[in-house]
Amino acid sequence: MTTIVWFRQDLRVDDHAPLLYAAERGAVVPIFLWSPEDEGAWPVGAAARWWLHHSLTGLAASLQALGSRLIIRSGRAIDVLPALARESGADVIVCARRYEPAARAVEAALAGAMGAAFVALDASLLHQPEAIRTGGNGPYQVYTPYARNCRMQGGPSRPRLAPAALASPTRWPASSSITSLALLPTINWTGSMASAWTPGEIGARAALTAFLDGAVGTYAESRDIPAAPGTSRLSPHLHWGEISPRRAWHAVSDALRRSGDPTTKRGAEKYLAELLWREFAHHVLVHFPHTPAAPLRAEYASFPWRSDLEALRAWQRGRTGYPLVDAGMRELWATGWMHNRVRMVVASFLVKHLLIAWHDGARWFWDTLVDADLANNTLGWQWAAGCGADAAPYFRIFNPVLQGEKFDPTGTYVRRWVPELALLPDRFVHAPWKAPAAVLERAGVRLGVDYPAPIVEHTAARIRALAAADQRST
DNA sequence: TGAAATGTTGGGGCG
DNA sequence: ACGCCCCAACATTTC
Repeated sequence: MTTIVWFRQDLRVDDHAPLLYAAERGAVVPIFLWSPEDEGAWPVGAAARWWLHHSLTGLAASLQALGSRLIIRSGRAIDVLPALARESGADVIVCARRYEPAARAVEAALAGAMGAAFVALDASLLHQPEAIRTGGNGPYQVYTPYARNCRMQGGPSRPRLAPAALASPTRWPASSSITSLALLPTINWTGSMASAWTPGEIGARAALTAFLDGAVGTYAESRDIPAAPGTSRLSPHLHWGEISPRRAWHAVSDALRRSGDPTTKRGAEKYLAELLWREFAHHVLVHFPHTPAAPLRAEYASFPWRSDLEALRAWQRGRTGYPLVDAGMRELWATGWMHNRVRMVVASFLVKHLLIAWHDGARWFWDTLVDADLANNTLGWQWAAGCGADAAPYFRIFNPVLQGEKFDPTGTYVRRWVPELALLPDRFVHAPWKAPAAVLERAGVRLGVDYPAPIVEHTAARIRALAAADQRST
């Protein structure tokens, strides 16, 4: 019996339920389908396409090592998969479930339209969105009780190894090349991304190992310091399913159990809580599928967002005049990733200081993040804007100067990404406009020439944001 | 996983 | 010795 394994956002062979399912049945035809038409309003963004290209290359190599190969096709699933099943003599198509509205619609359509049986397995989350319910049998909208409920279910089952080998079908269907999908940008702006990342399953395991050997020990504190290598940097690997959340969960909770050091225990515990934020985001997306386009809290539907293309552009390019914000936006542009603490600050700045709609921020992140994930991106932006699940209240407005002084006290992060400010002394590096003329001159900074003056004044912007929130509630 | 404004307390300077 | 004021430090309230 021949089974098609349709790889989607689960680009690994380790702990991969569909692959194990297929290997048990007999011959396996692994396929990746490039189908931007199936993604609705959210086709894979530019930075993520770069990642995908390399991840597919890695997956093809992993499958080859198991005696198999990766078939590449493009087109809508509903058009390609049934034909491919006929072509390869497969009687079952199996995949890992996805949770985005467009992806779920594709699954629903396939379930009714296939000549072959269509099976979607749970392989990308620790807890199925439908399995976690409030006392009233509804979905959660607040993280803490959601996470408590997850923890009460007990830990996820142990991850499973990849099959030792995969049997080939009697005839292999034709395949395109990965290159023919044209995922890489035509202009080579991805050099700095290549030096920051190793996409693919091997890179994912290396990142996990490095985290366990290093940052997890101080994660509870260093995760907030953007200049430090204090985070796991697993987000793109998790998004693309190059590592299963079960694998990460068990590796970290084993480290927690083995360690006698309370700091390490706290760090590991904190990381598990972060994995549950990812679960929570998917839970919310499944139960409130309108949220990528509209606020969860209906009263925000009429929020008086400003349209200001010039300000949006300054934010995107890292030229707001607020060093921490600009450093974050430049890190994003250069590496396809931004430290989470800084994501909160830049998001708050866009929606509160500039009063630009969170959708514009979500869209920019979608195109520039290698870990762009509809569930996480939507939750994060609605959190920042105050209109989502467990959201920051309207009055919680980050002061980018204070955040810089608190979490980047020596300005290391700012100097790394905003080199024109590198020579400023620590006490002015987060607020160059406060520096005396002589200090600016010595540092080689002409405000408005080498580095922009602030595009909004903090106190005035804060008052304006509070007033706008008032207008919403009346 | 906020920041600013306002309130309270207590030590020290000083008449 | 005592009361008054100032203000830093901390706590609470407000947005």
